[in-house]
Amino acid sequence: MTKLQRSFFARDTRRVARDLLGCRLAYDVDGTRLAGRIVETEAYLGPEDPASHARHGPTDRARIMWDRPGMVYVYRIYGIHDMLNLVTEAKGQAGAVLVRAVEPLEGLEEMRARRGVEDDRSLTDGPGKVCQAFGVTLDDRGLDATADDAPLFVQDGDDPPAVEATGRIGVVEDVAEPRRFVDAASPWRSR
DNA sequence: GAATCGATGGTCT
DNA sequence: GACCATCGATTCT
Repeated sequence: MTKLQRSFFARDTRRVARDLLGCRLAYDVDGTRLAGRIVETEAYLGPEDPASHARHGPTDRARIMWDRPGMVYVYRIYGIHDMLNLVTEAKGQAGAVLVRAVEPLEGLEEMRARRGVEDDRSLTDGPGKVCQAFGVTLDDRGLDATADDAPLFVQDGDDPPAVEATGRIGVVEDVAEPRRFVDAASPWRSR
């Protein structure tokens, strides 16, 4: 398994979102590795995408979407939940992929402790849950997931899953093109 | 199983 | 001052 390099993220956001399915998200905290297989993503494009944080140009919050591909973009929604995104497209062009759900693979005990739920099914089957289980917070904004010493990174997968494409979740006025990608067979997809 | 609703704070106009 | 790329508890069918 090899770590995804910057060139992987420096592509069309929809392509990256699709190709991330089946890949392995890893996060090293306190000497422990947490890892999960990505099973659900959403693509958020540049200023032309009405649902993207980039729609109002490079504001303080969204500026990182124009930064180098592979950067970590975390934001808080509804005052409670943090969302993990990976920046895409060449530097200077805005784009990011939201990691919506993973299948937990390593560090299950730590995830259970952080999530405080009994059913493993609800450990990481939603974007807020993924962040809570992994311990990803706003403080992780600006990490470079392609750096050699990055605590958060992605490894390629060996089994590209059957992909289902749908409209994005929670988006009020979405575009016609489907920009949510799900591993059709995974029980860990969000509900 | 589906629908409803409150919690809670960073960000932008 | 309003708006959210959500979750979980509660309240129905």
